[in-house]
Amino acid sequence: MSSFAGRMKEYPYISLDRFDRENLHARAYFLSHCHKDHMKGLKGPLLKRKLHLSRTVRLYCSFVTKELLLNNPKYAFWEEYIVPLELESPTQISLVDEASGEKEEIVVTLLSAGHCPGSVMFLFEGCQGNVLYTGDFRFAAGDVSRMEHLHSGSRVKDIQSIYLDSTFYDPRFYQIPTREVCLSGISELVGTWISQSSYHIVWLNCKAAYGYEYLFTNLGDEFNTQIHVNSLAMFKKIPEILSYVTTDRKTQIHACRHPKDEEFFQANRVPCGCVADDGTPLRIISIKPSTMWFGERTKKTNVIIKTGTSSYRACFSFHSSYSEIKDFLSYLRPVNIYPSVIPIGRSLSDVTQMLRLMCRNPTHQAAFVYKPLGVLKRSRVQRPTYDSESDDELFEGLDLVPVRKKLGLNLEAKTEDVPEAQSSSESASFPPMDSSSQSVVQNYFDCTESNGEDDDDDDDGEGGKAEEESKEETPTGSSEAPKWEDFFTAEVLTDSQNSQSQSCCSASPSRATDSQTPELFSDGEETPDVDETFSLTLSASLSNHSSQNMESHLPDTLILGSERGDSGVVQSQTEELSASQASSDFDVPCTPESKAPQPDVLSQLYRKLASGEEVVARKGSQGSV
DNA sequence: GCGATCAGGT
DNA sequence: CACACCTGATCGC
Repeated sequence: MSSFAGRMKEYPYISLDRFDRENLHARAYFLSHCHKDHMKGLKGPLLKRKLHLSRTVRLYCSFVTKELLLNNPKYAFWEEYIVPLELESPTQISLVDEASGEKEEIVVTLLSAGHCPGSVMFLFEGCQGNVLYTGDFRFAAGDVSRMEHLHSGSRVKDIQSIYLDSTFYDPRFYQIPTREVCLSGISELVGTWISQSSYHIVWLNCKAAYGYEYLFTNLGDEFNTQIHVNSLAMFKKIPEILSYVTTDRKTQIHACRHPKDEEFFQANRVPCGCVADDGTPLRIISIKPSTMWFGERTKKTNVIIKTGTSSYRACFSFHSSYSEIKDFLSYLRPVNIYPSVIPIGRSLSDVTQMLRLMCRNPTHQAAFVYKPLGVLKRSRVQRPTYDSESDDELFEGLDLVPVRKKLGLNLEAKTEDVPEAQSSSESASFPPMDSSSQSVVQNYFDCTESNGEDDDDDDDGEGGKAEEESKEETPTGSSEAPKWEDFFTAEVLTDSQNSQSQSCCSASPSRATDSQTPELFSDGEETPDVDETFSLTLSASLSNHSSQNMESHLPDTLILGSERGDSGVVQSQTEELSASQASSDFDVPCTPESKAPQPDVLSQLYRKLASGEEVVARKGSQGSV
């Protein structure tokens, strides 16, 4: 459940998904989706009165969210104050202080969030940089790389902060089967049952929330039927859903509800009855969508679990898993990440510390977590003490996965074991050379190297780079991956490239379209040699895997590098790590005159990696490429 | 009577 | 298997 207080540090004049307390003073409101925990205060009398007195305050959301919201009479008073926005259409909004007339401009872009019908993320671009508020979201690995508005040309935009749906940002929730896998499991069960006779009925025991509709549309398509629901009212202006639901109970798939669902569950009947119109008793199974998760090394597990003679649970998640969130963050590499949800059993500081490692400069804001100050070279293996069972998350931020993807290493053979490998086909869609994960690794060690010297210089190399952006390639695949949520919003797309070039702040006109410049190439920064970077990456990642004890009874699986015969033995990894550190921490000092690696040197290295050649630097063999 | 909040449930 | 929301009790206005 969202515990986001409603406001972002960068743009405090707007409120998102919270409408009470200080948010009553906002100059504009944003609603990411129509779930109650994101609508706190939205029907409050104080807010209602403010609206009546104001000439400029509006609520911005998607068209679908507007429809779902206004379907509830309690929110009907919002009608004249809602401004629905198309997806992927940058829109300039003036934030006006009605008392003083003072004004700030901001550009907002709605990005489909895959959480429920109408759900969006908000990308804000303005004087304080680019900020992404994710709302609640479910992205699969690789999805983020296809989002045009998070790119500028072929590069990822420079994101200052992400306000993140961190519901499952915890290694316990490492994998959640993909939407497609879950759907096919449910399809199979439903098909097996309802094909037996027309009196065989399936009841989808869905909770009272938007988000299950894609189940309805997909099952409806597959079995050429409609789904029985209590009411069509909320979908009356959303034809893509409306055509799949019915209030006629004479159908084999039901998602109807009743306050006493559980009694029906026990009595083995659907809320709308237990006999057909002709008096024949119905044969009913219930399927309860619920979140299932698996550890990092858990073998593929069934997405359907039988819980009784005629009841099942089916895997279903509205939110991204830990690995999906990591994929998302390691691609965008924001400067700051703020969690909007604290997973159960965690504290805010747990999550904040874990998220720091996914930031562009993980140690920068976390001096109290790790401050080497000249201690032993292997000190990075020391863990922060915030939690015992998963203290190895110190290395979570150094996952090799995006690098592997970008390099196109063949991991097909490991698909069963490695969740990320399912998306190895995504490799082509990462922008060329916008190696954000490499940058991060680079940054991480840059920072470590300069420990004790100067910690607050990480913002250079970012601000003034817009001009040198190359526009030769656009991100691939933006059109080839339709998502289910596209169903729910009209497809009126404006020319984003043009819209984006609008300047919204005279003080810093280019800021809004800045892209991340990989630190690997940034000017005036210490740049250790490339070979070292990769060896560090591999080592850290290996260490990460070996120390993940989600399934501690399992032997170390050879998730990484098994093709090359590397074993995941803790000892050897530790040695590699310390060897790398020996180099990175002290032996190779950072010199201002060290020069950036040349592109041809890099591509040589990439070729090596792609062909499986040894590039992991062994002890004492860390020469330059 | 209404709204906010909490506990407890699915 | 931890989402999102419902109901009911209690309190304050």
